[in-house]
Amino acid sequence: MNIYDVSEHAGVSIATVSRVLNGNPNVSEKTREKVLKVMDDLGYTPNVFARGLGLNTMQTIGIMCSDSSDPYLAGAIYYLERGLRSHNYDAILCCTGYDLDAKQKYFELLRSKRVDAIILAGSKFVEMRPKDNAYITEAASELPIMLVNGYLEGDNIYSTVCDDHAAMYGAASQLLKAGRRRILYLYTSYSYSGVNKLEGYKDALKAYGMAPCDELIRQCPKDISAAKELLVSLHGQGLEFDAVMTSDDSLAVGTVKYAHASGISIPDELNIIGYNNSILSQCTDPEITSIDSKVEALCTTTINTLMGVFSGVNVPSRTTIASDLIKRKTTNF
Amino acid sequence: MNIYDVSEHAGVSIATVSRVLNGNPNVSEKTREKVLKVMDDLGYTPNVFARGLGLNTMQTIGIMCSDSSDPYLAGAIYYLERGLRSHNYDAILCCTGYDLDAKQKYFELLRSKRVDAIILAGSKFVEMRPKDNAYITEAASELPIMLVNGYLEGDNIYSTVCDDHAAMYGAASQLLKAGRRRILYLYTSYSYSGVNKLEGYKDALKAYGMAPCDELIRQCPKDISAAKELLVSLHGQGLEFDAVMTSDDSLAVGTVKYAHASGISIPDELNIIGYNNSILSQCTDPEITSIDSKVEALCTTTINTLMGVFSGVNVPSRTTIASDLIKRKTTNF
DNA sequence: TTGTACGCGTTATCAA
DNA sequence: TTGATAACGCGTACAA
Repeated sequence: MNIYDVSEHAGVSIATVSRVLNGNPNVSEKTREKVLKVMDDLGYTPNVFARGLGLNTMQTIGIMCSDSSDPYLAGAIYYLERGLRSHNYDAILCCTGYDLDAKQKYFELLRSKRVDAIILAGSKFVEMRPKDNAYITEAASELPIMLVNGYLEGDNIYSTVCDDHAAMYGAASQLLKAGRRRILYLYTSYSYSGVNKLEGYKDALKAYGMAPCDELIRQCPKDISAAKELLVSLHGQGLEFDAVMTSDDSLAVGTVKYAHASGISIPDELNIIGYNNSILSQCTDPEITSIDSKVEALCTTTINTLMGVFSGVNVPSRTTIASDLIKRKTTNF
Repeated sequence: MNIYDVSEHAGVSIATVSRVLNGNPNVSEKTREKVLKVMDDLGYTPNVFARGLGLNTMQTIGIMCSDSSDPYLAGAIYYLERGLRSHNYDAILCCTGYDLDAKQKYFELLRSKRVDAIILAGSKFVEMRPKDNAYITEAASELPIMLVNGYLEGDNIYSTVCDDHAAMYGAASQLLKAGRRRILYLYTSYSYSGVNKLEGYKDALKAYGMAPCDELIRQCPKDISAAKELLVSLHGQGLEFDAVMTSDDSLAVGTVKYAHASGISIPDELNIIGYNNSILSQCTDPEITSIDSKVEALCTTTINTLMGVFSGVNVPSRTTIASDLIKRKTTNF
């Protein structure tokens, strides 16, 4: 069942069938109807491979993410896919894990599939050393690269980021204003957004005339019980803190559990602020105050930017979106 | 940059280049090396569209799910994508929502993309009325349809399901054995797995000589606070229950919050059992006993079955996987 | 072991 | 407004 069959049955040439197919106006209404009827009768569907070969595109975008089951990324993928589909693009998903070699391998794989663009979802795709990002900047000469919540400078590379620095700065400032003086910061990694969050935290302290101190800045795996255990251990060592901020809600959940286990009252003795405003922040008692990183806005902006790139419109290479602090019951300001 | 360029530079025919490309043994070692070197020098990558046109496949599988940000489905998508990629297949993701028309529309869309198979992830794709599933059974004559945690009878349709009935039956039986007599069941929908869970619950009661009673079987939106509010209201109306089982962990989280809000002690006064063993079940204090529906096993089995179908091996049209009860702190048996 | 020639199903150019 | 025909880049009989 192909365009020849249709043309034969309709008594026209394949060129006319193709024109009907693509809404070309240079077809008489009579012919158009005749062809459409034949298509319908025969149940004809154009072959996307042949079309792809001719046009050198299959309207497909590659989405890379480290782990699509992470609540934050799962949300991002959802919004990205819906956005792409509303513009008639397909999404090829690719979960890479965290290893640089693997990320690079999958990136090349997607390129070899001739996707029209690659979206890197999450802040785990920008490495500290510039040479480790060369594979991205080089590829950008051939197809647009979109970063969701990550920033990389380069031609044909577009970043949409959440203002993590401002978010952390603002939230930490509110804690300080409310009288908290020993704010422990728990982070998972030194990714693009990880660094920004940390700097926001530090800058808030400095603006308040306080020096950030290393013992209050701790790295921790992105895991509820790891966070809990770490805090229990720090508490046991005599470390004092009256507030905890985290780079991810899961660590904040761990903090709540630590407080429960240690008989520490929230928010009186301990304030907690999570990050991402994910469903996790609504699971605990008390519910967790969390910074909303605006995944949906991030993703729709990314898609809009990409469509702008495709249509040759001038688009910003970097868009920043403001985050919100969602106040719940682990803070009392 | 195509196969002709390579053949020219290497001084061989395109047939030979193609043979090298596809690992055909009928090429002298010398020629092979020469061709490979040219490919490398020229940075040649075969055009997947052209290949797809000739072979009528692009090694791509469509994955449909209602909502990829749901923790359970997000996990499923992760395992499915990884499994497919390990077999050199790409995954096109398609989030459909819950509307039948939309599901049907996207299904046809994927078919028109000529994917090699369609995976329906989650139990939301099998409708009660057989005629509403006709679009699936009919399509199955042209490509394999894989159901993850849903069952549909038909040629070329393969289902991998978790034994929800047995899981609910077993868990409810343990509650009964532990002395619980008023087990409230909270469910979200009458999907394939939803019905099985409900029957498992009822059958456990019957096996214990008790009649299931309607006032203890309640429908509730899949939402933490909706579950909490519902229980607060039922409690207010004087409904008595000493255990709650739910069809999803989110409802179990809501149940924990209800108990906290109402000063009811867990597990002494109230036992709670969730479903899916998702991260949500580890967020609360106490952590929630939950039925592990074995997403990973479900997904890898689905992929293995699909690969079996592709290679013409005889595979079961239905595979059942046993679930586990993960005991945590909301039960005391 | 290697090469020639055709088919795959479109889109697009050009002529009618 | 329509039609003939050449790309698009690959796989693969079949021939050599």
